[in-house]
Amino acid sequence: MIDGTGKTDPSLRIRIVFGDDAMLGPGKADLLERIRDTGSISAAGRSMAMSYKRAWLLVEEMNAAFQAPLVESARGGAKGGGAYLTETGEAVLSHYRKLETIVAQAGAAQIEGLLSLRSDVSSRK
Amino acid sequence: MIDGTGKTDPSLRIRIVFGDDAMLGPGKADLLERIRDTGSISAAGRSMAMSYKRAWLLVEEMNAAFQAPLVESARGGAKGGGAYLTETGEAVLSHYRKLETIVAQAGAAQIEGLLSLRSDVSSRK
DNA sequence: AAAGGATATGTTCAGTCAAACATATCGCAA
DNA sequence: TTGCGATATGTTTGACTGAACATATCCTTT
Repeated sequence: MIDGTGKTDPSLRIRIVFGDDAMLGPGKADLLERIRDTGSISAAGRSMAMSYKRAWLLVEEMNAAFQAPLVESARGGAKGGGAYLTETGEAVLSHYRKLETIVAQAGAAQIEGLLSLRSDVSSRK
Repeated sequence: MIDGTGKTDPSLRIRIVFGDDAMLGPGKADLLERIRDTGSISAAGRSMAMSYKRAWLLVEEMNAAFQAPLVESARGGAKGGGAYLTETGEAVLSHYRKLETIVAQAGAAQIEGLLSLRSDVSSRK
């Protein structure tokens, strides 16, 4: 647990792999969500202990992976600039979150079956 | 795509994360399956372009992550040695594969929703 | 007893990837 | 017109990872 968010990492992580190297996983989804909440790429990055450079890079990747950019940003202005999710960005985030919940529910039995075979039972939440 | 198996990489990859650093994903599941099929860690590794060292390391991790080892092995003998899946190993592999299919089906709609927003439509299968 | 094939491990080396550091630009507000 | 805060990128450094290389051990077969 590196980040100070106290967020309990889900036992099941899903990643959608597109064609060649583009993919969408928990990291980018979280970043997307935080950009929506903070209105800033750098603030979003800070909130998850991620450098602006890296956050911006991930945004660039995501924007390139879809037909329309997920995040649009502006420089300068009153507060220096900012960023927000486009319609496409909102849709992608929404789909991913819904996929997470659906998948977690549908796979609950198998996951439980795997966890019951695990060691270190004391650390189970 | 590095391996010569011609296996189509699934668009949805799932990974179960246990407590601290132990986790189970597509790589270890494949390795497990190939060990079961070949009866050998080294043969399994070779079949997926993985060094014996690495394959053995992954096996060790898996064995440590569960209450009972998933793979048992023997040195020497007629064919030099070999390895096979234990009951626990079979169970883990079975659970993981079933989880994959269940999850793929349950999430189909959301995945389709995401893919429809993707660029590079020509590469869709 | 010598060979062979696979398990079992240690060590070294190179490539990759993220962190860190460094600027540059933008546009409003004071 | 100067400052601020955020976007936008380039460069360098360091850590981690896997590849490659090197042995050692085991036990059946010949």
